[in-house]
Amino acid sequence: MSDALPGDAVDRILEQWARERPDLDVSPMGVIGRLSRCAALLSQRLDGVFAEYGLSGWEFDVLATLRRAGAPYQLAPTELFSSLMVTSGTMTHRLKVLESKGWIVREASNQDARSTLVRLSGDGFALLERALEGHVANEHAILSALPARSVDALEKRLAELLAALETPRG
Amino acid sequence: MSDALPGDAVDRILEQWARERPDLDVSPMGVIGRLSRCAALLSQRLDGVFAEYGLSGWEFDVLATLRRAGAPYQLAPTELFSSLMVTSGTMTHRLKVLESKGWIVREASNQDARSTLVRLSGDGFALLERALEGHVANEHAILSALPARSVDALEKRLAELLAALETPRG
DNA sequence: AAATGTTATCTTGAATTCAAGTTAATCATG
DNA sequence: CATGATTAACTTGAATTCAAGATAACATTT
Repeated sequence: MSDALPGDAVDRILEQWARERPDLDVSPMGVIGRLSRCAALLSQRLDGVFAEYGLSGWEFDVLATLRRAGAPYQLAPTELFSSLMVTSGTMTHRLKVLESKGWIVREASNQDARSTLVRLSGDGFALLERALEGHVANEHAILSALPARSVDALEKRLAELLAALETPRG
Repeated sequence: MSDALPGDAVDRILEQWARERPDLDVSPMGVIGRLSRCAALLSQRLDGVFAEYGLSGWEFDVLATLRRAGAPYQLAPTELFSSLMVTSGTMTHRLKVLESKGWIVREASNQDARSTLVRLSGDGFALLERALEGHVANEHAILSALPARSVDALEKRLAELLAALETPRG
């Protein structure tokens, strides 16, 4: 009886629905609401550290995708927007900004004249390496609020859900 | 040896980091990456059903917040943008759109002349009631891909994480 | 090789959001 | 009640994103 009263923002939403629509089983809103809310709050926390390095979240994401691809840290725009789950138009804009900041360079592909490959510049690489350390430390700090066993269990369940969501149909 | 090869998008990211930066413990990226990705995919699935009712995700969110507040389905803009985690400027814009569509009406507050209360119109109420049923059915369908026990476990872990994230500091 | 279809990227215009600043009303304190 | 601080809502301008369409290069088939 020590967890009945306080609750979080999602508990209050569920209570409201129980009062207003007791005929509906809104229990899925509990999981899905908490998941969305966690994602929103997490993204705020991560952005805070990215900003310390003069980066926005999406800037870090693009640079990190190039970095982890391995030398020569080079990918085609299509590979980038596919893994980052954004449209081609969004990627065009992102690359323009990153290029103007000197963190990426572009060069024509030998394989395909339609494609201009994107490569991390020296500055971009160095900046990402620094930001990456801060980012990983931040993620460790955030998760340290939970017992390691809970984090493991959370990841297992999320992997199940992600597999279901990545499967066509459902 | 049946789960080593396939993996999901996040597994591939973790493998890349392990190859490129074996010195870093990037395990938090597993949980946090999957969480973000689940949230993005979930939001796409939910939007698909909202669209069947001519609604966008944020439109449903605002109408639902008013609906579950209970009769007379009326809240101040400040209450709305606080629970929906958006800025006041965003809410001004949202309310203008919803008003132009006839789903909300506005009236001056008796209590506070600065505040113009927002109330669901008859149309807005009826639309939300219909969309709500489709939305809840959709959420049930999505989660039915997982054993009930997994969903329960997932929610428990997410509640822990959410509590940590809602706590000031960390 | 010519025709057809596909792919990679970019362009355009609109939608959504936020940060910062504005205005007006309310509250608190002397 | 006067002053200053706070609050509620809105305005403005910029950033980010997407959908839809355009363009050019590639692939396949005849």
